[in-house]
Amino acid sequence: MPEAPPAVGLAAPAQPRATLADVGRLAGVSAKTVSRVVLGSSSVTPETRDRVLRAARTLRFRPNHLARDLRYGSVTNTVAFVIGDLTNPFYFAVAAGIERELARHGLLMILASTDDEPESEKRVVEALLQQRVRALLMVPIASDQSYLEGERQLGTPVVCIDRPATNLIADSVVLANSDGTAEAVRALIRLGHRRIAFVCSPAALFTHQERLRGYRQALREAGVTDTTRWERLEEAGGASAADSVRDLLAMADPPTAIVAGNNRASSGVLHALRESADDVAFIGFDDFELADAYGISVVAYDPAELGRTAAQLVVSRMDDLTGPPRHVEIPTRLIPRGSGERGAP
Amino acid sequence: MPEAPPAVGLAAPAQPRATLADVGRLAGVSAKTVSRVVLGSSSVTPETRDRVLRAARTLRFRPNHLARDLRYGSVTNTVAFVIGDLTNPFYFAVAAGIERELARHGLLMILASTDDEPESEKRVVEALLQQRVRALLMVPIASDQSYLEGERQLGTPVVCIDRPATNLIADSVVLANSDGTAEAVRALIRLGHRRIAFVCSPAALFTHQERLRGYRQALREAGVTDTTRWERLEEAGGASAADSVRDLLAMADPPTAIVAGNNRASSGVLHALRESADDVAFIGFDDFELADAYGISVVAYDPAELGRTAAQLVVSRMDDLTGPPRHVEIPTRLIPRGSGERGAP
DNA sequence: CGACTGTATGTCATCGTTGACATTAAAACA
DNA sequence: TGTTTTAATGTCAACGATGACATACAGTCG
Repeated sequence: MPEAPPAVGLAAPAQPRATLADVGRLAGVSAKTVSRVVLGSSSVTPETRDRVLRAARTLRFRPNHLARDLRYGSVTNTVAFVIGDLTNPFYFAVAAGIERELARHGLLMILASTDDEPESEKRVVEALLQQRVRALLMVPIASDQSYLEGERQLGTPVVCIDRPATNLIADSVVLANSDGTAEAVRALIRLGHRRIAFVCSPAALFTHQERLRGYRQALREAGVTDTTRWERLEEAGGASAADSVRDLLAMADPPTAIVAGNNRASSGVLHALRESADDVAFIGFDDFELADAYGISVVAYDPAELGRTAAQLVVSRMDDLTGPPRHVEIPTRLIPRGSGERGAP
Repeated sequence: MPEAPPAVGLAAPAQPRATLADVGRLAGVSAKTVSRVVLGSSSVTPETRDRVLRAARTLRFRPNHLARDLRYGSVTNTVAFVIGDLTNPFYFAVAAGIERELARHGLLMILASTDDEPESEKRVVEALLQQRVRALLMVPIASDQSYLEGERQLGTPVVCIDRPATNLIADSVVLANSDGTAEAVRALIRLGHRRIAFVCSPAALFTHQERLRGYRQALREAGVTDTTRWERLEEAGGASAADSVRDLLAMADPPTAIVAGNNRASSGVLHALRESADDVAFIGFDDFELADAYGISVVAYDPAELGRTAAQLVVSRMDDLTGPPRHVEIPTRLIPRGSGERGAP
């Protein structure tokens, strides 16, 4: 039985793609000489170079990077970025930062998504590694990344973004989550607030917990120890952020301020607050479009910087695989725009 | 003179990467047999298969896709998406749609940016073609794409997004720009508005003009022929959308309604309107986060659908390069949320 | 003038994988 | 038992580019 061609069909091109040999034939030289011209290296007569370049132009020659990379030990100039949820604008901004930084080093970015399914993470990553990506940038979503340990030993740098890896030695870049919420809460406390709620939509466990930790710590500093009443951490399928807020406002002693744990929560909270007559202070985590126009105070940061930093880490790792893993924290800053500057009643 | 290795250095991996031959050696079979096992094809004894799989696992073998693709005529499973400005969330949503659709066909997406510099478009595209991308998706930004004609003839499908290509036969997917603004303007006219302004920040010429065309046409239908007084089309470096609005409101007969030509303009207009006491109706083009929370009416569409459609086009083109170019229009829809439903004074 | 230097070019092998074809051995059959 | 069939595996070449090495020829020098 003859073995089948690859599954995906492709209409045969009108003319075959030119190779070094084709160009050489037309220019009356060997493929190697053409290669020399293309690489711009060693000695070639100006006349020969001219003839070769003309032939290359005629045949629309383009060096085959696949072949070149294979020759060079299958080291490509492509870096993969694996995201969970592509529709989250946060990741896009991160991707933008990555792409820009990689481009400065002549590297390309492959974008792949796991569709927020932890089980597909390994599958997606494996597929990318078969493509011989030079390095791996990822937002870990599975509960374990130990499956990458072998690849790491084989020399593929791995940098985790937004959350650290689990059971894998890898560099990581995360936000100063805890400091971010702590700063927001402290600002509210300075304004006299004590009943401060924390609302967070389903978020990755790590960022979720870190932001909650900062919230609790800042309140503890102010002498408020029992914060659980004001915490609304929604699990998938639970109440929405908007419902949580309605619920909070209906309490006997409703919160005078609300901190949202991520942009999805902000959206829900703002929806609910606009329906209500109460004058509740609000600070969100994550900036969003027109937040300034509407005077919404937020804990912001630069997602592009997250990406850029991750890309820098990965590039430096390509040159030096040795040394302990590095963990970088991207600072956040509180942007006061009014909604978070209302004093306690 | 010995020729230099490629510019980018890479620390040598601790252990070399296993090949089919390595696995074969360990399993006591030839590389070809291992290949058969990996491809899951033709006849291999269960015992041999077992031995091979065990050896592969031991050596952490991973098929080298570079070599495979080279063998198969350098046809990769990677599609490139070239964007001008990565920081525009619009493109991200498009990219998300593309990635998702391509993944359904086992294809990967490389994302590359031209940083909104028309001159770099050709350079970026050429670099991608050397990577032997299977197809090209792009938001054209240069004033001419004829440099791709040769590549098209060589069998690389090209699909343009958001704007058609210039001097190149290629499929394209664009928004129903003209219909979108026309619908918005007609809605305002029905509410009694006649003095309707159109504000647009620097935008790509094509979408810009199309949206303006729809605006003019709808007004002409209502008998308003001289619209230039209400048109504020900003060139790069000119007045901001916010300034334009202040300017408009200072007129003797200020507009009673404003339509924004894109999301950047919306942002500027809303900033200016919030400062002013006037009760001006407003409809934006492009939806944005929390627009619903703030009751902003917009002409919306699904950017992901744009991407998905483009990906579908490109996939179908891979199977059949013949046939005339296809031009798909993604419909828009007016989402009334209040700001655009204020009657004329 | 012959040995030597250096420049321009060519030949060959290789990167890892897989079709085409060859070979081996066991099973099936006359 | 000898011949044919079939399954399992191996050998080889090729995809395109490029290092290592070889060759050819012009120019230089003692």
